[in-house]
Amino acid sequence: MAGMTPLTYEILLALADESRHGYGIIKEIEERSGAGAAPSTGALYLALQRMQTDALIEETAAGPGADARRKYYRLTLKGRDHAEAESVRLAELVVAARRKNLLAGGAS
Amino acid sequence: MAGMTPLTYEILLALADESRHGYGIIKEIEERSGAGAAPSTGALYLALQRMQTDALIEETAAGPGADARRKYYRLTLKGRDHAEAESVRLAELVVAARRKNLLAGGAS
DNA sequence: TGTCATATATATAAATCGCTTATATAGTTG
DNA sequence: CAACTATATAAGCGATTTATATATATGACA
Repeated sequence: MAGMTPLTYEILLALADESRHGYGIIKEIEERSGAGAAPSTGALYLALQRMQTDALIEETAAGPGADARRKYYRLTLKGRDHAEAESVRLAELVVAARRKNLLAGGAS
Repeated sequence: MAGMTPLTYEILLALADESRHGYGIIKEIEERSGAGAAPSTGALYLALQRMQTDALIEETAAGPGADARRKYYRLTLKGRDHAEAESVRLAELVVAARRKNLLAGGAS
């Protein structure tokens, strides 16, 4: 079926506007989509490792005075490309859903 | 992380406008998203079984003169509810993606 | 008319991959 | 000192991939 996993996309989306550390990514997803939508820590840290191996994200230096435990990540160019492509794919899905009357906002 | 699998959503979407049989669902996804996006038969038929068990879809009588091999499915009310809810969730993701400049169409 | 390749159609098994759940560890804040 | 912040790993499970099996229908071509 191709395509990244939903968790991978959520992480790319969380990192699209600014660098964040793992726990901060969880919090961003919670704020955006509700507490129930947030991934478990187990899933998140495994996904971060996998995505780093796949060169979608990279570690970045922490700002001065930052919590020493934190590891900050940002998108690579490849990661941004993948995020954009997946966003387009999802936008097309939403268009199809609207066309099939699965969304309130009318038929167009 | 909650939520249905991407394949489950594709199937719900394919059945949203009309009843289809398994192979027809694959063809609908191919037309809508390109040949590369279509699921393997293995994934599809297993997903159909699972979704029937979960009462998201149900078998429906084939029309007269239809290929006897075909098994037609349609959405249940529950299936439609799930499809609508997931469509809303995806539409919100797309809004967030646009806000974070992952989609060409401008910042709004 | 026959027959051959391709498309249609459903199904199952083994292996792999990613998420859930559980657990561990430890520093920080109120 | 409890709750929150923060990262990490292991066992188990569920879903997809890949491969395989089976069989009918269709279209081309000789």
